[in-house]
Amino acid sequence: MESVFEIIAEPNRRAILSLLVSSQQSVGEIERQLGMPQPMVSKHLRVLREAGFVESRVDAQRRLYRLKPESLEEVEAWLAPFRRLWSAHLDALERHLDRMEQVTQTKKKARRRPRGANRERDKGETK
Amino acid sequence: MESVFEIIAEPNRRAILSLLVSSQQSVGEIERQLGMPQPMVSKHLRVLREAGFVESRVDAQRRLYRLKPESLEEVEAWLAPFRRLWSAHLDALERHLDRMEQVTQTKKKARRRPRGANRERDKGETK
DNA sequence: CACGTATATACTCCGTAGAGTATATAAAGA
DNA sequence: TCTTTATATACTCTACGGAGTATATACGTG
Repeated sequence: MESVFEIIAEPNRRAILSLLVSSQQSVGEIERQLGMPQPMVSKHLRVLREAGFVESRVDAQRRLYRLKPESLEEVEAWLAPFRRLWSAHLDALERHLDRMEQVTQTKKKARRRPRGANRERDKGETK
Repeated sequence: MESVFEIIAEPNRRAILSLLVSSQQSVGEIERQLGMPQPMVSKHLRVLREAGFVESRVDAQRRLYRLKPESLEEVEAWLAPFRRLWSAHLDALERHLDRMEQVTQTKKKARRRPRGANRERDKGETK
């Protein structure tokens, strides 16, 4: 249960994480929303906690769990090299669609979006 | 071995995928670069192929494997909701650093980077 | 203090994924 | 055609993770 990737490989854990995106939740709330037996929830939460994905706050009898989003940056980082590949793919598609558009309605005031702007690719080495 | 996440949970498979980012590779090349027994490589490649992460081309006795980057878009998509969370986190950090910078060397010609530009956040609903 | 609620932990069972090894297939080359 | 190279597949072994169940702990409340 070392790596970040193994942690998020488990569907229930992903579900829990997704639940916590909106707001912090108690164990019971997670239990109900996911229809999962309580010990399961606690177990997965333990894994998530020890891996640094969540942290818990004590509120009387219950524990409120909240997300630690930084934990997912490792996944993001690993993904980066691939992203530029599929964005190239998408760019090709978009260029195609743009040409289609040009042909169809030849009179166009402005591009829907400035060419190449807003692209992950542009991020580059800022540092 | 259903989900995308289980596929990339395996370290060797991630290694293979990362290898294929630069260019297509034969089984033997992968074997050498990763120092992994050949049957392992073939096995993992099979998993990756059946999951749509790679595809193979026949070249005489060898098979050249190349990446199908679109396969990772599902991960990207799942990650999206979290990204905006940690980008908020990073923005806070950056604002802090910028203030530090202002204080330290009060005479600055230009920001190293236009405030708020180049951020995933800006992508928004283009469609 | 006794009881109900909320959560954590301990323990067993079982499936399955990955390692390892041996073998099959296929193509090239002598 | 026999051999070598390149890759795939079959099979066994084992560990480990997740489900399930039972139990412990902790805190409120009467």
